[in-house]
Amino acid sequence: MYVRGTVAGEVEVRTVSTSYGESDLAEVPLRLEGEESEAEAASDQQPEYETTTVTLWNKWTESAEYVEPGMELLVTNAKEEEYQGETRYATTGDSYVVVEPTFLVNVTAIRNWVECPRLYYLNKLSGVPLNYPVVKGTLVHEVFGDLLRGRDLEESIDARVEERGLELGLLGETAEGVAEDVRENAQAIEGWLEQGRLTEDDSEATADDDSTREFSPAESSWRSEQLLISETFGIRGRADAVRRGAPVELKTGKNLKKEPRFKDKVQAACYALMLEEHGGNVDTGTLLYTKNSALDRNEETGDLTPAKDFSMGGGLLKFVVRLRNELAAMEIAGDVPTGYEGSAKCEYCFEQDTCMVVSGRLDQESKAGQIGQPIPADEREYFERFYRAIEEERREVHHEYAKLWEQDAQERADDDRALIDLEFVEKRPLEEGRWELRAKRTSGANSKIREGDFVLASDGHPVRGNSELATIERLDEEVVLTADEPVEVTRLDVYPSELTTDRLLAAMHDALLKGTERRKDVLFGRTDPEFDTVSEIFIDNNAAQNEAVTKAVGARDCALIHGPPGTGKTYTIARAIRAMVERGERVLLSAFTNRAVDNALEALLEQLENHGEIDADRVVRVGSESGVREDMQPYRLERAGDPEDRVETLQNAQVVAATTATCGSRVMKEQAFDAALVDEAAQLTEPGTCAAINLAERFVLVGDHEQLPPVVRAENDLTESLFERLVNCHPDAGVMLDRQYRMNQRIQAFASREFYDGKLRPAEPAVAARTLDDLAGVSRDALPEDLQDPVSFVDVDGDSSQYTDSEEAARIVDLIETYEAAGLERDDIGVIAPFRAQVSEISSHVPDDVTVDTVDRFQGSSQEIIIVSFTATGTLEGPIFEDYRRINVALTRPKRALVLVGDPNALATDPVYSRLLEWANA
DNA sequence: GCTCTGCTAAGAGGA
Repeated sequence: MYVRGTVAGEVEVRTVSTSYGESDLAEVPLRLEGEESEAEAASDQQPEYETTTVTLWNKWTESAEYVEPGMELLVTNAKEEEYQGETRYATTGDSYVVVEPTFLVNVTAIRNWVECPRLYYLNKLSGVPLNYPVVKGTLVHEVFGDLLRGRDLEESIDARVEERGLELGLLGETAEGVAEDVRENAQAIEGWLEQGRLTEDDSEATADDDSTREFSPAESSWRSEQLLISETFGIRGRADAVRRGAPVELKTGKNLKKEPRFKDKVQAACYALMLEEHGGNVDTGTLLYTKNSALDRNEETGDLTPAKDFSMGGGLLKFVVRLRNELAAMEIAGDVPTGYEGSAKCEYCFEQDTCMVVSGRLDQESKAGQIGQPIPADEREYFERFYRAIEEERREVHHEYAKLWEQDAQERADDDRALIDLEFVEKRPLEEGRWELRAKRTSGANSKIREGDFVLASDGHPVRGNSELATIERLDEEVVLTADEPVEVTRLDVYPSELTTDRLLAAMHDALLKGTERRKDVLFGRTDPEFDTVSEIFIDNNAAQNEAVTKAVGARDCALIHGPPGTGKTYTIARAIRAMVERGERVLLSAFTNRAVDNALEALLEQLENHGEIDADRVVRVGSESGVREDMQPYRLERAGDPEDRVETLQNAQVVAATTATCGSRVMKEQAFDAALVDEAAQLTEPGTCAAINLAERFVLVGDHEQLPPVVRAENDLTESLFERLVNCHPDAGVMLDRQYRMNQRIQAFASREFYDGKLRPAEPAVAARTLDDLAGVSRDALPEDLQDPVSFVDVDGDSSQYTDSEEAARIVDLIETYEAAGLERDDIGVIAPFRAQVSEISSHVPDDVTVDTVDRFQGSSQEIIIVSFTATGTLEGPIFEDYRRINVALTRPKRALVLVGDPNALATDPVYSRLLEWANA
């Protein structure tokens, strides 16, 4: 049986004498997971969950050492015992003990950890930089997968090398040279596979169950690159291949020993554990060392083959789970490994120097020792604070994984995390050995899944069913996917990724440990930013914009441009970049979202076109095909191609535009710039901003901290942007753009007074005076009197439900008809509501060409007329109303008319909202 | 309580 619960107290470890001799045991008080009893539900009491004791025997006491009260514990194959009238549990010989099973540990993390826990930590901090052995290793793996799927060797090599043209170019490699290297490794594999075909008894192979068989295209008993997620063991990873249910791991290094390396065995054992959970019974694993060739005949065995089979006993599997427990417990406790946890010898370690430097700089205890002076105390405090915050974000990603099995399909769909009830249409083999899968959507349900995304495609359940990582090629009434295996897909789940978390951590690490002293002095407020004198006039009709460009161009360290709604910050950025380009500088243009990057890039291209200074081919957009807007695709850097040609295109680019996440990629980390301009910087976390500015000598941040802050999952230090902190810390480095080109004066008044000290003003009289009358075919006289003013308030009592309001929705439908009758085009009308539920309520009653969305999603755009649905009756309680920046965004979207729809009694309960009411009714 | 974008995935190796 299976016991799971929360550790309810201190754990006691002791030694006892048994009939088998001395044994260790640990007694863990555990509050079992369970349902509320009827009595508890009936009474008003807090539910009291059953508390019991679980005895962990022998080596599982090691895991017990790390356990702390509050942690979750799972014991498989436990036995039930009666002890003094109480039911207790104990491990048996077949038990596994898992600490914090929802903490999903990567197989590679365990592999690093077994080598040295400190190595695991270093890897997490800074990632693996671009280097040839790693890229080659990846290529060989891809070719291996292709061979298993029946693709021709030469065709595979050519295609895979071509795909990585950019990376190879940056490494200074040629396609021919790399192809030759890959061929050498791949031939060893091919030979071995050929041998297997001759000797393998296929009838035996097919006699086993099993579902993997019928899906394997090339050879019945193989499956390549299988993604595995274990809810029991809290491990996830991707096996290179699975043969007859057993893991096969490919290593492109050399190993002439008789036995596989221990860490390789551990890696294979992780996959074996997960395969067992999925119904297999695994007792062997295979490691393929592709550099072993005939010339390197193993002296002990005379072996020629690259393959080493080894048996996987229960002892190894349990050891692996204990390793994983140690890692998980340390992460949950927030501790930093020192290296003393393991037995590795530092003098043999490749990372010894790095290890000592990092330990020295961060003043961390380390087995390897420390080199150099620690960074200042405030920087170390910053590091620890942000390390914790980023790790909290990582935990949130782990919870997303846990939801794959904790929530049922309908809940996932309601959460927009899955598309369910698909009707499988067909599977079609593609030339490269992959598969195209098609399914029909049976409902119009929405989800956050988009074209180009990675998803878990399954025939029912993303973890327990047959599932595969797939790419969405097309998503309309039909879904088209590509995947390695032909799953009969009926459901798609968002695949959570730690990628951005990893990059945030690396960006923060790089900023602190690789940043110049000067840069850090500025970031930590120890030095004021300096500026060169620039006398050129860049923009002659807007003093603040001109000053902003002057500061950006003249900055030696940084400049901060505060751009309230409609003040032309995108234009200002474009002008500043043009000025820098004219001075011969290399510039990075970045922002958090792809949309913001493309907007800024569009403005820049317009500038450059009108002034013809540089060729458009010296502007490069780095990003995925699905992320980059259609009209910016011509500028997108294709990664595939001839290495030399690819790298030239990138290196010659004078302006490179990419999201901050992409700035943290290995390719971008190889690039250096004179200046980095970051748009919408108030929506970026500090480490997120660092990913971009780390690449440049100086930086310019552009944003508005009076609009919405960064989106983070956990509540932590990441919610304040670097932009906001620096604006407060270095007011002299900042400029506020104070002339807005969007709103009628009456509309702008409240936001200006409330959020911008009254400093925001219309750029010109024509802007101040704009009304709906300016639009072709529209006459305000055709509107009822109470809607003729640019700002109006429509009083609706509301229906008192929490996240929707049908009365407001109905009134908004009427309003839209009224405006249409007065001559307005539907696509000039926008409707904003705080909650998504209200957004769908309104959308369902309104024509498609009226844009209806949440405040958050409206940020960055504008509309002729905006109708706001407050969706609150009687009171304004709720976090959504507490952040006044949200109301600022909502009120500053319209150009010519703003209509507020809501219950005045609710608005009157809050001082800011009651001033809003006063203004709207004036 | 609510809002909610990024990103090829993870794993590639050295001796």
